[in-house]
Amino acid sequence: MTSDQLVVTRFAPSPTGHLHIGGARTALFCWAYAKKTGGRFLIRIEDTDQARSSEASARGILEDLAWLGIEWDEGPELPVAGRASPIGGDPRHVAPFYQSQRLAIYNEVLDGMMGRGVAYADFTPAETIERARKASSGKNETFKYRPADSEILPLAEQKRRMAAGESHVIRLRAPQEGIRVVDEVLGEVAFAAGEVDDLVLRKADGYPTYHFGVVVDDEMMGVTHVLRGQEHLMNTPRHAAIQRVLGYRTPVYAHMPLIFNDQGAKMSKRERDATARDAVRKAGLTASPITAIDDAAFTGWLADKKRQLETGQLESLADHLHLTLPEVSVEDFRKAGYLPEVICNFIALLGWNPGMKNADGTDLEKFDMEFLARRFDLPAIGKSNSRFDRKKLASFNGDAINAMTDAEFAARWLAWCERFDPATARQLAAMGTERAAWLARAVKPRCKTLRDAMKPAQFVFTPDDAIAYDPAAVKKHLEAPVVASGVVSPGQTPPAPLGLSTGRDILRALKKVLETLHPWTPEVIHAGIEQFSKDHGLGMGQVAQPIRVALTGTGVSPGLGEALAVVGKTSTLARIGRCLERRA
RNA sequence: GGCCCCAUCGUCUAGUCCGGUCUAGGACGCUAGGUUCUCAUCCUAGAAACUGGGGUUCGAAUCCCCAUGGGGUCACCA
Repeated sequence: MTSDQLVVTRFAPSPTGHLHIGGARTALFCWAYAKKTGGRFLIRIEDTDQARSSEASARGILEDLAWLGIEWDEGPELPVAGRASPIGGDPRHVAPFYQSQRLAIYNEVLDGMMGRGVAYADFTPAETIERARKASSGKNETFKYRPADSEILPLAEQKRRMAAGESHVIRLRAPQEGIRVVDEVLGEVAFAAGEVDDLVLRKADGYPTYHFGVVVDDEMMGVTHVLRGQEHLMNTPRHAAIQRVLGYRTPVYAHMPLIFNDQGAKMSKRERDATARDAVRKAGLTASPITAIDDAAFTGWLADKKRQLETGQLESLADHLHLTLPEVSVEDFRKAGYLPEVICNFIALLGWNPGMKNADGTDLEKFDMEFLARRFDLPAIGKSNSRFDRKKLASFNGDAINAMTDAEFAARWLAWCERFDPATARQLAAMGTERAAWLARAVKPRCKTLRDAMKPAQFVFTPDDAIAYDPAAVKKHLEAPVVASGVVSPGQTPPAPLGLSTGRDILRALKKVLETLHPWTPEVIHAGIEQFSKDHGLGMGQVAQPIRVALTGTGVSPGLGEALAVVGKTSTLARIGRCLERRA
């Protein structure tokens, strides 16, 4: 491998589900390395499992990558709204990018291998091998399929039986030599001779196995650097063996540490099912609470840890139980209201660290894609597995939200709602930019994700006559006697200020002041309320809390100026009026 | 079990390659204060780690060996 050669990295997902967060990190690192070296990043779809692959899944994975901002230079084309050209394409003429469309290529290579005796057709029934495998695992031995030379049919016989349509696989005649692989993150890894057995290259259905497809395609597509998860480490000698037999280059390998959940277990959909199952048990449910799942399926799922609900069913169930499922796929995180740039930042940190300090001496850990593209490097990748700390992700996301301008936040919140919460999106859109900005200012420091931006904003969208009053808040802030602010000598009963003996009295007096305020902006409102408190010898809190109860039904809300401004003058006065009338 | 990889606060990590500047720094979380009209944000402070044992060396978180622990992998899945 010469250093002036064009670097080509690839991400090669199998389209059997959603893009996993770990896969996203692999893709991100591949992308970053290509950018860093001025090379190319390509995507190949490994759809050789006919039963599990789907075009919908492939499409979803591409969309998730695009959403994250991980764009590929070569690969399947994905049109992007508002952009002239799609992502992807085939500038170096290495297509097709779907392995299912490359069968002729594999077969040609295979034919050559058989002719040279480094691959052979094997007609042994799968069950026979399976039995042998079971037997040796029973004896705690590692099963290696390695027939003696004499057991391998002559080529002509192989061809004859293949032509006759007999079911068979094609296997590698594995070279029996030790294999040494230089890994850019782990260093030199050696495997003893005999580690690689006669693995299958082409399955009985005529599709290549993963090992074979990867090796052939990486060669043909000019891939120079293979960055993948450490779960592939033991595949490396297999791939190297195939490459050796084929006379291919061996790309540079870099195996990155794995990502686990906070329990140290694999992040998987199974984890989501388990979370839902626990909640169902706690709630004491024995029958399906939602129509999307019939009772038989529900009880079966509940009883069997290994069973999984369909994604849609699981989510409906979680909604019904007001349960937040642990996110595992990019789509989950998107739905939960995490920002793509924050996700990229965070997952990059899981296994990679720029090793730089900020001006104040803290570690530099917040960075953008442009920084990654400039600073990413293989030797800085860690060797040990890490756990995915959702709390820290949430913190990063909250920081990013807080750092946005009000207008930017309003726009991104709206965009999120349009996709995941259309009802709120309509209300937000109807609000107008000025009020939306006030709302953004009110909500920004109170949410970690776009999804939970709704909580502190809920009162805004509640109709004036539907505010539900929290009895405790009413008692505390409207009915309890008011004590004058300021220093009061011990044992002395302070006089009620200007005849305002309860929060309700304060609210009534304040309403008259609010009626006169103009324009109805956060600043004017805030100043008006502050002046009112001063005039009556009250603390801000004594005035603020009664308004809060009138406005939201509770003692908790964003800052008063923003809250009243967003709700609007008419609605604010209506809410205060309704609150005063109630059991006055 | 065989093979392979890994090992610094609860978690993510800096420091390890080129031993001394490390009474081991930061971030998230946690605890305690403070600012503020509630909540949140924000600010300040604190508790919290070099897995163990042997070497090598004047000196080891850093180098070597062993043990222990964790992980991966052993398919006609990828």
